[in-house]
Amino acid sequence: MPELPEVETVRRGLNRLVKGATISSIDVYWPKIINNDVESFKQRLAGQTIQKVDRRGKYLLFRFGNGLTMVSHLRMEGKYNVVPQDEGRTKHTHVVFHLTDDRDLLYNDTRKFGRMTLVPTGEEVTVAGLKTIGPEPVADQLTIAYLTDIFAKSKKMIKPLILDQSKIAGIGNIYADETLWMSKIHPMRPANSLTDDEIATLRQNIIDEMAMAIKGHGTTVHSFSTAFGEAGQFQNQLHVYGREGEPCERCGTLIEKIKVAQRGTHFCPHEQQL
DNA sequence: GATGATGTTGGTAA
DNA sequence: GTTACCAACATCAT
Repeated sequence: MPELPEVETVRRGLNRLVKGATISSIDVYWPKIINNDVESFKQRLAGQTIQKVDRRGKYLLFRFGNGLTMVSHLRMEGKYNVVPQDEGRTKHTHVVFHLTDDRDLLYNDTRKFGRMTLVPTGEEVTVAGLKTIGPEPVADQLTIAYLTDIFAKSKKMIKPLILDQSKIAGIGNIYADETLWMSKIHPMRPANSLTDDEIATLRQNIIDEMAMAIKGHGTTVHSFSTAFGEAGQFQNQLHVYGREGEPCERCGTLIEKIKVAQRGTHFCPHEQQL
């Protein structure tokens, strides 16, 4: 469940369900998910209490009482689940955090792309990906001045630029297509060709879309079971993503799907022109 | 059965 | 600094 709104939904679910819970022990079935030495990871977290879970971009930050932070990235398919002790595990359960209250916090990940890194709190910035992460897509951090500056300096296509986590935190493939459609900007437009009006529009659509998607508990594409029983609702509000061949809601032109920088890209060829 | 695509990121090479 | 390609994996659609 990757993009920012989905990660935020997971963060809220974790705070609701396991804030204050204490880890008794950890089982790791796929060691590559843990970036630390696995034995040290288990040992340092045993007996620790989850004080709260924060988020930066698409990264979850589990805060523990002993000055440790576990950075967790779900990548494509990572999911957390809270279950009664020794229940609910599947062949895709790769890490089990046993809690002292007779529940288990499960980490499930069909493709095993997700990663966890344990670092001293305050040193999250040393974790790959957090070192260079850009501003959060909220009004006071993603300023017009900032966007104007980075766009003006780049000839890159606008879609891969807004997907670049070091430029803006949290946008993924779905919301990149959605916000560009809302802003009537072709995904292959060079960033430095955007007008001031287009920049302002795109910025506002990014900020609004993220907030709206969080309200809808994120987008569930591969449907199935979402952690915490919070199946995302936002897939019902997508305008172009997954709508290849369907009429554009604004002009009726059929939505096209192309490849841009190796990613599937949906857009309206009538309203989003180069 | 084979092929290609999938909500991501990081490393490498040109 | 860029871009392109690949790798990490499993599942689903064609």
